[in-house]
Amino acid sequence: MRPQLTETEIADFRRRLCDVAERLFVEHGVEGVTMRQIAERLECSAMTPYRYFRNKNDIFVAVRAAALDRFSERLEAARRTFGSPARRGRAVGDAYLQFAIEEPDAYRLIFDLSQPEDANYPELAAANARSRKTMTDYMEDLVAAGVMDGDPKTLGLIYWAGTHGLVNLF
Amino acid sequence: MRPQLTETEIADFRRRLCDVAERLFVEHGVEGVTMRQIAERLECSAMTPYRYFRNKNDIFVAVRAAALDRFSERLEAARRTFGSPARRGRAVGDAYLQFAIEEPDAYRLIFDLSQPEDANYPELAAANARSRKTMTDYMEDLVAAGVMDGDPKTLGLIYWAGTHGLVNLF
DNA sequence: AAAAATTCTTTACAACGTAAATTTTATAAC
DNA sequence: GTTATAAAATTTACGTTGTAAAGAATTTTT
Repeated sequence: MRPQLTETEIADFRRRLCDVAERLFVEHGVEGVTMRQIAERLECSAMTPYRYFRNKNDIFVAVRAAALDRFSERLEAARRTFGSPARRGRAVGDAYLQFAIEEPDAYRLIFDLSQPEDANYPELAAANARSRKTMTDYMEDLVAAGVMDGDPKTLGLIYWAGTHGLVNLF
Repeated sequence: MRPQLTETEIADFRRRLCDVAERLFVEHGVEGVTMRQIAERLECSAMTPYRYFRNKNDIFVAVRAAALDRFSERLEAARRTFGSPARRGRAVGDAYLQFAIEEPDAYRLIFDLSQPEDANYPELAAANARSRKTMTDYMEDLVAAGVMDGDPKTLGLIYWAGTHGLVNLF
């Protein structure tokens, strides 16, 4: 009988699909993209994606989680920078803003308010926790180094909330 | 011949429709609400709303603008409070948070990222400008009163961005 | 070569937003 | 009171959507 798809085959197709879908989502909004469009760009039938994702929303969640991971990677890379805690903290902040400016669409995809369904998607929740962690971790360095004073969690929260608010509102 | 709808008739129906629509949007998300549902609650046919709004998106925009105006009213009311500039500023801040906490759905409706189409809707742009104004105006009081120092616009911006970021992220 | 399981495609369907056609309704003219 | 009228409201109809179900194609094992 025909062999089942291997893990890597599935992973490859999913990745390809997510790439295509993200471009389309960014270009036309999630609503403005149809399964048939995605399928066309993948040169498969409209139903093939359903072999790899349960439905359209699951595709959106996967795209969002992937973008969130990219974001996290940038932050983590900045945190691996050399220099004083203050300098590294600055690097992380810069990375945040840089991402928001360079990939505003991905940023929107990530922080879009109207999708508070993370709870139902462990994948998304994990990606979220990851970015949240880096976003506040570096404050601990600053506090440990005596550059700042106070509860690192609270400080990180306030700082990042401010950054997020700025990016959102303007 | 049958008389044309008066201004007030139109305004009344629109208001009624927006009330119904907001409840539904909040409950099921904009996508999860159909024109037929709205019509059913209004006890009219599915096409009647089209006499009062161009399309579904225009309804959403109207609902959003109305929510934004309610938000503005709360801020403006807080600003009319008695007391020192500092106390009044605090009142405006409290009003902001109170609104976000009491009506999280309306808040989401207002600040939803994925709808940056204000430019095409003067009504929305105006409502936005109104809330933006109150959100920063009170900083001018504080600076004028010598409580704070710096450019009021910038200070207000930073303060509100922080608040918005907090509400969004947590 | 035949069987069988799995993938992929085709077909089909209910639900959506809304355009077009139709019916109802409230006035003005007779 | 009837009729003519035009606006409002409804009914019908259409193209698209997400996706279920049925069918065809494909690649292995026997």
